[in-house]
Amino acid sequence: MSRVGKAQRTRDRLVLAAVELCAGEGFENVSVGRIAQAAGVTEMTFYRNFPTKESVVLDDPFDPMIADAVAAQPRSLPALAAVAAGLRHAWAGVDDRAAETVRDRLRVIAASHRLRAAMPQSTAATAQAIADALRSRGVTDVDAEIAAAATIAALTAALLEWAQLDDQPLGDAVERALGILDGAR
Amino acid sequence: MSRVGKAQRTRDRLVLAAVELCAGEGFENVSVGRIAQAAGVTEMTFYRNFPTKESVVLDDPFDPMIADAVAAQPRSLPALAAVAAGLRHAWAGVDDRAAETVRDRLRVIAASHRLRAAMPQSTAATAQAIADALRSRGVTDVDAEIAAAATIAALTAALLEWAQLDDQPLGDAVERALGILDGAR
DNA sequence: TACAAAATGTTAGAGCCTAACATTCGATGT
DNA sequence: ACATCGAATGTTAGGCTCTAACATTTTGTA
Repeated sequence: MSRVGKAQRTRDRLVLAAVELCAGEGFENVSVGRIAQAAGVTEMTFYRNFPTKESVVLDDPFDPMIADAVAAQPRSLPALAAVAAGLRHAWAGVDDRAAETVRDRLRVIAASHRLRAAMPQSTAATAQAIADALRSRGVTDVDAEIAAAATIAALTAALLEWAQLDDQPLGDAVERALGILDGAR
Repeated sequence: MSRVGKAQRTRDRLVLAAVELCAGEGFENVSVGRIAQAAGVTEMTFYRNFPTKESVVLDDPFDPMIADAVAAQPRSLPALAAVAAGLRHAWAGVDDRAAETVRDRLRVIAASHRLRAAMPQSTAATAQAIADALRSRGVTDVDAEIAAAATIAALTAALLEWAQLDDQPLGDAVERALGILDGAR
């Protein structure tokens, strides 16, 4: 009796198979059928676990974590400082082992046109949380949306660059993105 | 003897039919076959003019214009000021008639999950031009990518918001995005 | 063991997109 | 006007993504 359900294990096998296959052959050259087969299930089961082919690679367990961390910052902080603090805190909690997994996924994403284009969709929840954090500190609706979008875009760009390098601390990528937004001219 | 070729007219009819149909029924509920039929051609002809279903709505004639305007700014300007000036100059050249068309397209985009997610792909050229402009003014490679991504994201978010409103000058949306980036600390 | 729920499989089909080949249309020179 | 050559479009065929409805197996638990 395993502590995780059967569904969770199937899900994990699908992600593992997908990243492995795509790292070798590229996302567009690997069909859902092959990913499912490599994971020992049917194409149908794949789509019961992931809404789209992209999502098996894009789905990031850390995104909601980031959203929570940003939302949890004290109300006393200025708007953008709260966002920065939340991002730093969230990424500080990612250990080296997990960072390696993140990097594998980001490399597959960076190599695929379609996946890069689909990234905003997967970070929508984080963007929403950032926008909320800004709004609750007095930033107007529209400005909050714009600032949140810019923050996420900077973070995404920094992480994609980071994934291409070796032996670079994950924190550096985050700091670089925050530095740009913080007034890097 | 029309001044534009037959292919260009077919292309225009496809865009017109696509925006019209999608405005009424939503992007996901309109098939490529129906768009083609409404334009009086075959599905095959659609794909000879546009690489994907998304591109018929996303394809923006102003994107390269913006890229040129940013690249054309004098080298003497500071990096981010050059980007801002380029963006202002480009959008100032869009007349009311054209702005209306832009808005129709943006409304269709704003209403569709898939189209919003696919936007970065369509603005890649503009992002590249902005990154180049920054690089040629001494910003390092990675920082240029990040700043460009943030700029485009802010601009896109502002334009999508603008499209939802009525009788708002297009310039206001641009100014709002630039304002965020210009004093974001 | 027996049962209910969860997980997976099967089948069918619409829609996106590509490739190879055939056909029609349109601009150009005479 | 006419012929011609290339551009534009149509036809057919097929693989891939994704959904829906229904059947089957597996799992956890009484």
